[in-house]
Amino acid sequence: MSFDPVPSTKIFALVDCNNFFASCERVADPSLKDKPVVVLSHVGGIAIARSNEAKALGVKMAQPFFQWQHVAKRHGIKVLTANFPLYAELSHCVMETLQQFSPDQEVYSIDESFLGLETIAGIKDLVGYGHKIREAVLKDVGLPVSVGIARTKTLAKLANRTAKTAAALKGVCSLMGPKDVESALQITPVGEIWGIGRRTAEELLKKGITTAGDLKHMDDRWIKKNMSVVTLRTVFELRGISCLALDDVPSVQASISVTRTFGHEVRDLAGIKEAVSGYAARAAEKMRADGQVAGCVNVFVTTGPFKPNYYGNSASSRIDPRTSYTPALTRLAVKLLGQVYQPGLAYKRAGVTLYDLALEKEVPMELFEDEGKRAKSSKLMAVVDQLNEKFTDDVVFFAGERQGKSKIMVTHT
DNA sequence: TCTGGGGTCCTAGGACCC
DNA sequence: TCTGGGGTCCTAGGACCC
Repeated sequence: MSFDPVPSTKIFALVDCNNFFASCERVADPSLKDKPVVVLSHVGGIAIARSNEAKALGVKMAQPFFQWQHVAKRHGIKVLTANFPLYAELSHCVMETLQQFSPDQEVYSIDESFLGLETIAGIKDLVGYGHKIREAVLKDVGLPVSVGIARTKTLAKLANRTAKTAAALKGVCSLMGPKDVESALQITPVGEIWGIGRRTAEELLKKGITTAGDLKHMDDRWIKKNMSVVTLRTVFELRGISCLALDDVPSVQASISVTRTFGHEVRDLAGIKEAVSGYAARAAEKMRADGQVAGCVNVFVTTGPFKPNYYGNSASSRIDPRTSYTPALTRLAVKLLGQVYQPGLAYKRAGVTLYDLALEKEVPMELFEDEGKRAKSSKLMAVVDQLNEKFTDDVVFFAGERQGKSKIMVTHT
């Protein structure tokens, strides 16, 4: 690892929307206010967001609907299925508001953003600044957020968690002073630290390390030898030494995936082919929206992971030159499917990942590539994407992508 | 009967080259 | 021919994140 082993002079604020998807639903439908709300991944799927009222009723994150539907019925929980376009739109609004509070912003996920505050002159009261951020987002977008402020990203995460759990703080927590940091670390279970997952937490607990405070005081060499450099980096962050910089110029995404769990088991190759070519088409569409082209395609299939005789396999292939042309990508995806499909199994899940991405405008023309052909492909794809956006019902798809249900079919040779 | 859907980063091992 | 150390690239798989 290479970084300055000196105390950080940076100031990170982590702004995180509370119960984001559930709160978005309340913005869309104000009658949901003060009622228990749960958002499901899909009809009959698992809980992916819960309002505080729903949490209090015992609905757990990622819990399948069938396990708590009796609770929902008895207490009148409003159960909705995810509306991702709505969440993306509101996320964009939140990020725009946050921009006004710092020129240094890293959009970390759909509902979270880090802000760099050390370059802003004249903030005397960081907690007061945090409250201004909260009020602005609530006023502009109607979403409640929590703000955590500290010297490293990992500590800002911890501060944010504290802001959410300690009601007296009213949604803003600053962990700038060493004493505040130390007492927060001592009451934080090791598995709650950002970057320490289930596996690492289990290992640490076996060794008697139960709190963030315990972990902070472990010997560096011991951590590197027994855990990993990733854990060591987290420990430095807990000590106030910043190892994770603000990433305010996001690079090109490394990969784009479309994967789905089937509503029911699928056994025949034709059924999976249809699904896989559809996923490849959606992935290609997402990629074109970012102006990117892919150099590699991966296809995977699995049977139900909760059933005996689990089977999962994947195959990848290069595609040269890189492209975002749907027919080429679906054709390759279907070919790869042939390599991993085994007859007679009950498949539950499949997916397509496009990676080795690059910006289309930066990809050099191949020596013998037909420039006219490339321009023609791009133009066709642009028309397809426009039509799909306009009608949103995926009216345009390619032969093979969906069999027998075509409205408008584009074939190619 | 009923269990998201995306992403990133790190490591280990093999192939290949000098 | 034998011997060997390193570097790089690629891939698969694990762990973690939201």
